[in-house]
Amino acid sequence: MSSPPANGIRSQIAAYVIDQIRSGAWMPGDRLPSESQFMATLGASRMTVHHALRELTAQGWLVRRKGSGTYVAPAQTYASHYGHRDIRQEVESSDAAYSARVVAQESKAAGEDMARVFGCEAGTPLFHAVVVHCADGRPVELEERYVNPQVLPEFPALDLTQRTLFSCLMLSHPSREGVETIGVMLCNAAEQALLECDGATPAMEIIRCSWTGDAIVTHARLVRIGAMAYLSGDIGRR
Amino acid sequence: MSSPPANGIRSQIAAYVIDQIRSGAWMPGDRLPSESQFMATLGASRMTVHHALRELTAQGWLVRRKGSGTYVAPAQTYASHYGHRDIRQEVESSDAAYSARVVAQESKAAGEDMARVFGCEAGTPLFHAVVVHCADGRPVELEERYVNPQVLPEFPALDLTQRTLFSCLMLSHPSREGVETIGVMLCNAAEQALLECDGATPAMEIIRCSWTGDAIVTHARLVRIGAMAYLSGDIGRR
DNA sequence: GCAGATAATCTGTATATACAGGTTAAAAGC
DNA sequence: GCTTTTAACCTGTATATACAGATTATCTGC
Repeated sequence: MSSPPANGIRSQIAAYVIDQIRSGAWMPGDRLPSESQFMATLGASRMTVHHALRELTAQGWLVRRKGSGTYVAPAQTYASHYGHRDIRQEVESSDAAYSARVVAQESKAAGEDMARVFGCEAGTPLFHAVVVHCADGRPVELEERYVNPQVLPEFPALDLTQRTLFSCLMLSHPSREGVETIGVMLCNAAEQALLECDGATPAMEIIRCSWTGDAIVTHARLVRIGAMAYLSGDIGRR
Repeated sequence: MSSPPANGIRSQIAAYVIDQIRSGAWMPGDRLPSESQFMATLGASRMTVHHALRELTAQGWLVRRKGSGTYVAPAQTYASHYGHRDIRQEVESSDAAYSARVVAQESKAAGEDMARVFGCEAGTPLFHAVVVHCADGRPVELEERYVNPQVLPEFPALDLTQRTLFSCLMLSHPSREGVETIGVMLCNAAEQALLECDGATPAMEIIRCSWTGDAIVTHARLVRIGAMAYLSGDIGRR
């Protein structure tokens, strides 16, 4: 998409850099080789390298600092177009005390739906967590998440009351793509019990699936109620 | 934001082009002067012009076609990060028949809230519309919108059953910025009557305010129910 | 009048040079 | 050992040339 022709030295350099970032070889904040190093390695002139890197900077892949070097840009829109990121940060930014209750944290065989999502066979073990996030002790979000075991092998040892799965995945796989669906719903009995609400409480349902390159990283279903059941952000990139 | 330094010929060219687009002097699809013309007009070398235009292309402002010319890019993210655009198109894309009921289409004095939004004094006349959008005759979205009279003077004559205000505003002011808030809610009595639903139906509330340059274009409150009460889209720009 | 060949126009790419200016690490001085 | 100066390094900018390739309008010939 980014470079359909893919011919030309400049496009090749750009494609190479993007590949390195997509694969995770170069992480946000990492320093890239200098223009001179690229020049020597690839046999292209400095200006050609310069233009390639400059274009990637304009597209948001890189950050360049005069006198210092070229760096992989921090992942910004990793969670959503809207400002919601780590639920813990969201809760705490509203001057409420964050707490979490871990309902489940286990290895679970993929059902047919998750097998489709993760592109594996039904029965393949996936990591599975159910966490209730609370603000000042009151439940505000129910998180049910499946995680690819290969991308987060330390999953079983994580203390999910202290650190959200979201933040753990952000550290290990900061830049990834995904799809997100937002809807409204009413809670069923199980959800009512966990969120301590009744069946008339309107809730926001966020289903998010993200991946890096070709590996599905995680699939999450978030049910938000009360003050957390809204999203806000800028629209239009101009 | 785009060019804080603003010094340098290249930045000046870029700033000039962006200004022309922002102000509406150059509309999406319009053809820009050629590199040679810029060169002659601004006294810069062709490569300098070339790099400036190329950068704006990478940032999504322009589209360039070899052998043809440089054009203002079509506005893409004008409505939301998610795919929802014209409600009529959304309804029809789900193979349903679109219809609309115009509840109000008038000039209305700004209350204190809208005066704050539009940056005018309370009492200033604004265009005001309330429209119920239906899919196969069943209400799916309630739209209450205020429009700046200066940006859409033909408002009173519009047939809102045939053409949505959204599409009208898109034609006259295609590229604009804005803020959007999405939440969940339950309908009050008036909304229940218009949407033909009960008070237990969960609804999605979308409040959107957009502007061009420094003039507020429109403020809309959309209440969606049923199949329209969800949004879906890609996340992550990488 | 219409179709095809031709020329003009315009962007794409690669490369070269020259200098400006910020950053960083090494070297010199105390 | 610590501070200060210096030099090396790196990106930013502007400009020039040369050629490739696509598009569009013009001109020619039938």
